Amino acid sequence: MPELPEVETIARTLKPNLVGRIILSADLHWARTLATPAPAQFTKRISGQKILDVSRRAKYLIVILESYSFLIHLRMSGDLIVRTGKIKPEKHDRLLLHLSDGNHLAFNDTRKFGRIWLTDQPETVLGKLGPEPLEKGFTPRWLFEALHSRKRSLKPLLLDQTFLAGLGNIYTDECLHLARLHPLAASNNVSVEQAAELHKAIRAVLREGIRRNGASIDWVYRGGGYQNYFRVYDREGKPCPVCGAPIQKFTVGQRGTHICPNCQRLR
DNA sequence: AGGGTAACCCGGACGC
DNA sequence: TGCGTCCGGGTTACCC
Repeated sequence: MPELPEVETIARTLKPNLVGRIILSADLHWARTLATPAPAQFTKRISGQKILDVSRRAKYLIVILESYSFLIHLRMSGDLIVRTGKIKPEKHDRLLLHLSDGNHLAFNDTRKFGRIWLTDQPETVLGKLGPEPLEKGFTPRWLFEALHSRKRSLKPLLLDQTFLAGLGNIYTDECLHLARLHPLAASNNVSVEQAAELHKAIRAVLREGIRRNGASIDWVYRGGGYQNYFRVYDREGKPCPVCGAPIQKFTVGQRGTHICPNCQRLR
């Protein structure tokens, strides 16, 4: 499933389709899919509301209605699909929004990992997120100082969405390899030069992910081709693209972690 | 503050 | 073929 780049792509793709008003909402598997509010109140609250805009913050899609917003997190198995004409729910559809122009927006999520919030206070969900790595405020200087304001291993810190928003497990491994940094290196030991390398690597990896429409690492999602260009992720035992040493896999904070033991040295 | 761990979820991969 | 087990993605909760 895609991480951040795909979310951006989907938002862009959906936007022209999401016109008109929500005329009816059908809820499926409600308790697992939507955090708030209760189902009985839901249709009443959003029925007739116009979709004003679709945007993105970190890994969250934001569908702005007149007086509420949907916050949608696809996690790894979630998908948003626009269907046309007379339809009935398909397997793994968790939520269907019926729109006044005849389109239907389906939230389909095989593994029920996705989450949707309907809220008039998006900040309660989005408020604690760190900066966007592709926006102006994310500079080498900021990164250096942020790394030194904490005392953590690099990988768990990069995965922390309150530190920096948008990197998932795959892209973190790719970034660290490109920057030649070990996932367990202490954040406060990174030099100015290394922070600049990491900054450059984060942007390069995310941009390439976007360009290739994300990675199809699971049968659930088959869109992007970035998996064909992984440097280390899911390449245990295969040669490092830089030096040829076999890629090693181990666990960091419960996450599968891939490095080149030659390029990414600890200390 | 940082880390470690469990939980959520389920289809696919793997071993027998 | 069938069954059991493990896996993994992102996030939160909770404990030390």
